[in-house]
Amino acid sequence: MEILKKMKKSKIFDEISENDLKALHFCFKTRVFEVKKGEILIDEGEPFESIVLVLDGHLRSELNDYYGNTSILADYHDGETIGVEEAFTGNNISQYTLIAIEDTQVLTMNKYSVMKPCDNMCPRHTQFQNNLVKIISQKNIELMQKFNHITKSSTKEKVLSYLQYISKQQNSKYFDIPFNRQELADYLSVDRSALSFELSKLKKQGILDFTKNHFMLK
Amino acid sequence: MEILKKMKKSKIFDEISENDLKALHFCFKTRVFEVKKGEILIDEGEPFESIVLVLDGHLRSELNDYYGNTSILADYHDGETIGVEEAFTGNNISQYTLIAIEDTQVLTMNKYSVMKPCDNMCPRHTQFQNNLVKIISQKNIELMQKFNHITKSSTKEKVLSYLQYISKQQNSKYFDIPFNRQELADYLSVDRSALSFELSKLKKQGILDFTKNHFMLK
DNA sequence: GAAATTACGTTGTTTTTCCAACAAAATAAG
DNA sequence: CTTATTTTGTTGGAAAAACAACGTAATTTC
Repeated sequence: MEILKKMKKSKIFDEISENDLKALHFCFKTRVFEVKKGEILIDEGEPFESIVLVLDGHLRSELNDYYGNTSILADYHDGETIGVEEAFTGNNISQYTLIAIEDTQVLTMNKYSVMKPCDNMCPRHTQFQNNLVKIISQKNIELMQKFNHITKSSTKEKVLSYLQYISKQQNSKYFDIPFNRQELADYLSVDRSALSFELSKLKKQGILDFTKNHFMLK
Repeated sequence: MEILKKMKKSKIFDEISENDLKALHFCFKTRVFEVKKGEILIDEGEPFESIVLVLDGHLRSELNDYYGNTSILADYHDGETIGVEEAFTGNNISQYTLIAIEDTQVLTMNKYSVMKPCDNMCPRHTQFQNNLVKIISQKNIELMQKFNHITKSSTKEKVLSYLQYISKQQNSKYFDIPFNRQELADYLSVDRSALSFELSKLKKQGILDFTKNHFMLK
């Protein structure tokens, strides 16, 4: 698919015409490129100079501590944007690592240009700002939701809180989760084997059923 | 202090003139009132109809689970705003409890009016949207910072991560924290007595020193 | 389709955290 | 000033989680 088409389908350029988008390439100093699976776009502690839009693929933000423990912060798919918060708070150092989960095509924008859009942009500036507000708001709600899971006191509660949330989101007692076991453990900040153990226990108790990442929750 | 003066000092109305603010009272259907210490403004699960600005006082958002465990999400002081994310994502149900830590004067705005400001507002609309972006971005960064603390695997690491952050923020090895022991435990999602125990151990090891909420970190 | 690699579940052991109870210190109330 | 109340530190025992190790199943690679 053409770049412009992908941009049009993104949240950050929602309701902005193709003509305006063409002008934006210059205004925002965009750059389009490919990131290979496993490649790190930005490492924790490195300067955060761009706003990143996922055109096609899958990125992930994560925290890695001292001992090699990983904590998954968020996943980003087609049309999702990373780094708006950092730009607008003057947070020039990345707090997290941004890594490609699969081969991914990204579009980057110069953050200073986005923050002070040039005159060409003005007719659509209000719409653009509104998109920004929505994107960051959504991210914020998701983070808060994650707190709801990981602040639970036991592994059992954490995983049930998470599964109930996904089930509700997909509006069915049958649902898929976007993680394998290790990733789910990293997302919930628990040990993988302990997580497997709890899942098995819940299965024996008949509270849930699963094969791989497909679940059923009563 | 007069209401307008307090509004002028807030983040959400930054760089907006007193004249514009006067008009806004009507546009945004503002309401000013007092909340007593300990009083709950919004309970988890209740509808979230307004955007709340703290004029004078101290509010706190927290999660309370099944067993009565509390997890502190964030604190809000003079000039800070709550509920912008919920408004702009159509999140009509509050995910958290909003409680007054001290007697607090608040100003509420109708969220629908804020989302679609009327024509009177237009000259300052761009500035206002920019303020919104900054506020939510800042909140976002703070939440992410908190993840950095609470996803650490041991109590010791959690508390050190937090204290190092505050120390860095206040740019000194001597600093005050805005929590008592129970609150710090609730913020970091650990047990209070375990926290006290770890703090004492760190003190004995000479890594830090403290009396009450005043700390020194080597 | 065979071999290698990765993902997942299980178990036993070690470590950590939680919990309850209590004493000492600090603070608030009368 | 004296008496409550709250906050904090300390301890020992119970519960839970982490960790390591391993077998099996599933997936990928060649």
